[in-house]
Amino acid sequence: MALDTVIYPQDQFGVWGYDYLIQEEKSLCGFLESNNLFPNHEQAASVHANNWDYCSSSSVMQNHNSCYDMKDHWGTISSPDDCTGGGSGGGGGGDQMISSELESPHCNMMMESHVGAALTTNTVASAGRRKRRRTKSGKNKEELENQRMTHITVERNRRKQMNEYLAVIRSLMPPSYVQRGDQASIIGGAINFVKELEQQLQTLEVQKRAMHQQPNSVNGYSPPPLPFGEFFTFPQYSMKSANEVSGNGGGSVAVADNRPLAMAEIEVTMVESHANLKILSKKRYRQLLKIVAGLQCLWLTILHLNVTTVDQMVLYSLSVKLEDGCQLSTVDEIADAVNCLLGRIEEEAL
Amino acid sequence: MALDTVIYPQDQFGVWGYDYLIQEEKSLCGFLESNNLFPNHEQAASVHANNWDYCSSSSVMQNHNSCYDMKDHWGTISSPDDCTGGGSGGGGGGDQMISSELESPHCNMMMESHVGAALTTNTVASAGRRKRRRTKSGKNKEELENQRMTHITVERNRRKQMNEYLAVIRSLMPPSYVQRGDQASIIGGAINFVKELEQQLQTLEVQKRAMHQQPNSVNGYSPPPLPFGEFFTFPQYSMKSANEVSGNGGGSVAVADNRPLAMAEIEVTMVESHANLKILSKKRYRQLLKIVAGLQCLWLTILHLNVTTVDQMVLYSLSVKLEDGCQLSTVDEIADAVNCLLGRIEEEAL
DNA sequence: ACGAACACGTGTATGC
DNA sequence: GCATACACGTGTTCGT
Repeated sequence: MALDTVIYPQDQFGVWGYDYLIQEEKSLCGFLESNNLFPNHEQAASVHANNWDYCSSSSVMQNHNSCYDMKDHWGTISSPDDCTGGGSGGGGGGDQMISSELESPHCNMMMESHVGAALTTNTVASAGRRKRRRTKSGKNKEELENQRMTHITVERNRRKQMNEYLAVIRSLMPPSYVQRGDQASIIGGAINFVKELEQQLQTLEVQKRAMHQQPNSVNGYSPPPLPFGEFFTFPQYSMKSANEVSGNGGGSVAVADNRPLAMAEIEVTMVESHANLKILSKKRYRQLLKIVAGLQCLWLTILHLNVTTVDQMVLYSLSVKLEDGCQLSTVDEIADAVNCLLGRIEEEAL
Repeated sequence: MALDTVIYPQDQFGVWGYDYLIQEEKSLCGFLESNNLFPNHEQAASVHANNWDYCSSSSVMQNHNSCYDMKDHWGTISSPDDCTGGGSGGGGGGDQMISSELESPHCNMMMESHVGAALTTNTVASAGRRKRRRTKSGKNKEELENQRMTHITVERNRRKQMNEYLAVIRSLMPPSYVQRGDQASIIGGAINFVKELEQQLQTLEVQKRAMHQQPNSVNGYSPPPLPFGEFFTFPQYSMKSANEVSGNGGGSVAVADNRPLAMAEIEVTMVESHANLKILSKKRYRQLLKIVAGLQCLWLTILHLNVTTVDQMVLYSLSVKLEDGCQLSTVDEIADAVNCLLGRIEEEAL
């Protein structure tokens, strides 16, 4: 039923996750052991099976506890009586339950424990004072019980998802990073792994740059929260002076000045017929598409392009080749052209 | 003190991990030995004060804790002593707690709720017999209470550690990977990030290699039929697919026969709503432009894009986000769409 | 009100 | 035993 169906749309890691299966296998064992207690558990298990492993493959899943919990619970639904009132008490209604125990010695059990899960339901729960609630709670009772179940299910899914992600990320790194299978260590290992990867990346880039003599555009997004701080050295256009553009969310900037307004942080460097462009602008609708098209119109062929999105800002760093028919010859001309292009994009995006 | 110190030995991120050292100085000081020595829980309570504030430095916060925190929440205060007896009930000794509650009206609160799921056993509740256990339990009671507290503390530390790791790994990636602060999404984002980093690494290495071998480009990368031979692992589409379908063990390539002609080497991987595309095709007129446009039409937003040109081949490696209206949901569907898109581009380029 | 996400204390399995 | 780690159901809190 709807309750247990999984909410998370995405999951789906398909391929990986094999190690996770191991875990489940274990639980399977547990499940089997406990079986004998429940003659009919199998159907319950099968029923729940679909919803719990939403993501496909896995099959067995979950431990026995949950299985029979559910079963019990569902079984009990038929007779919802009052017991829930006492047991579910949980949140705001905690008081009620307390009182109940005070007065009625036999109502005791609930407490117990367990109320927990579904069992509490069957425990009788005393009658006492709460009758006035009766009227209202009578309807709410199962209502409430229902939403408790959804709560449980949701929570269960959350955990499951978590584990799947962990399994995935674990499968992505070399096992040396995970020594203990512990889930904290997994993400601890992931931390190391990421750091290692970034370091390697940096190394390679430096090598390449050294090799190439000329600074290149391909640097990945860097870890610092504001990666773009040192990214520009001498931009032809800078937002610093013209903050209002981004500030007010872009009014009519069109052709206000004879001196064109900076649409973005733009820096162009050139060597022979190759140019490097760095453009930091805010996200605009279809901007990338239009930039690519616009550059092509300017007889600039894109050799290398890197797009990095951070929040509402996008950093395009690209290296282009000035084709034979290109009218532009200096960095300033190119910067002007790009700024103008961005201006048109802004206009059209309004 | 020992109780709260963090137990996890592994953390230690070696070289990089300097930041963690800050958090709890994991005193190796014999945690085990000392803890059970506690005569009574009050010390324990004081102890807990420090460890509970998980968020770094800070100190005090949550003082009310101790075992009676529950009480505080619910406002149902009562003399703490007896309630502990009841509350601890937990594990095997669940019975005790039951009895205690029966007798002492004011100790009420704890009860409930949690006791956890499994204890079905006690539900029975009958009152009678449990008191004589006293003699034995009398000693064990606080003993047991004590170790319950350590359990709680340990568990609390576990969670805390988890969160710290999550915070760390989150701080390592660009915020675009974490849209929701949700802890599942964090590690989901980490998955994407790791994949992206690896991809970039591969790209750079390939570039470097190509750069090195520039002179003899003809047979330079000829050993593999395709220049970026090792770049793809399980491509949905492959240029050599005609004969080699079986070659790449591919569960995913299964339906290769009735599948449209491969326009390029295409590999799609997916996590949540993020997909990584690798496309290796020959250069075609305006191809990049059309790819960008085409993806936008498919409700795929380009988050990261990397273009590498080698000779007459181009490698696009991009990470895209599936927007809400996107019809595509599986890697195969995306691969199909991309292949189809390339087909149209090829047509138009003729 | 309602849902989504967490923190909590507990039960329980696994390893020494 | 006892330490560790996970799953569970629940309470609570925070956006909407």
